[in-house]
Amino acid sequence: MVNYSVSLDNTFSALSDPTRREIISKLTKGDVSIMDLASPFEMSLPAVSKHIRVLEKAGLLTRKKQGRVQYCRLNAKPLHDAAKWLAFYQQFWDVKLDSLTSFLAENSE
Amino acid sequence: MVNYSVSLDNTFSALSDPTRREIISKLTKGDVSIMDLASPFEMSLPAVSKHIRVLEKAGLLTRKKQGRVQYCRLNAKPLHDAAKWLAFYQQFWDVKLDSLTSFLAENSE
DNA sequence: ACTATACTAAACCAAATGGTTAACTATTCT
DNA sequence: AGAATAGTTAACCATTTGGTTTAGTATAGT
Repeated sequence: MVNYSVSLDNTFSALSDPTRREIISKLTKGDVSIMDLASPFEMSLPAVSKHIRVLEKAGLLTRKKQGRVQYCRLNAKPLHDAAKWLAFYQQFWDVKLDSLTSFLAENSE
Repeated sequence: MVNYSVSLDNTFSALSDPTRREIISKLTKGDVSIMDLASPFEMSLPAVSKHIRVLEKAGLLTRKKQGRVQYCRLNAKPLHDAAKWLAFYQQFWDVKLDSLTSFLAENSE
């Protein structure tokens, strides 16, 4: 059983590395083997293996072993949680638009 | 002039620490001095000062000096960028709901 | 002029991060 | 049985991170 109750700390930390974000991106095409995940990167296989481990511990992917091949699958739940945290701040990046809207509302008589 | 063209790396990395997320949360109430930001935390003032520096380098806040007091202001733009990155993956955390929807659509004749 | 306030800077430390190479294990192919 | 494939593990390294304490600077109050 895998621990999915991971924290925002782990999620944001996992997302802070471009290699890991690219791995996540690749997993949108479906299940991908570790070899196929690793091949486009310049770094060594153990390095990619470590990144996958980080993503796994952050609950962002799961593995399934078939023979000697391990397939990784995206689990987007932590991404949802991160998005929910960010969504609260939408009111602050919308501020400029909001003030334009209210300006127009007040002056459109 | 401050460099606002910061990366997702910096944004997600800044967000991975709970102290920094709490600082961001406090800044939603308006401009806050560094002393007022620091007082609720157990850690030393220099520690908080470092966190604020990290947030500043990530473009998440700006400072304004008034006398000996420095006021911090939230800049939510990087949060928006992070949210946009995450938004793409919405289709994957919505998958279960989607498959329920399509199941119902296919069987509601 | 002195003292308190609101910080920053510097030096230090332990732990975590992101990479390497070399060696190992498990499975599959010939 | 032997060789190739698909990885993981371990040992190592340099850098970054998150904290500390001590000292310094700039402003404000008395």
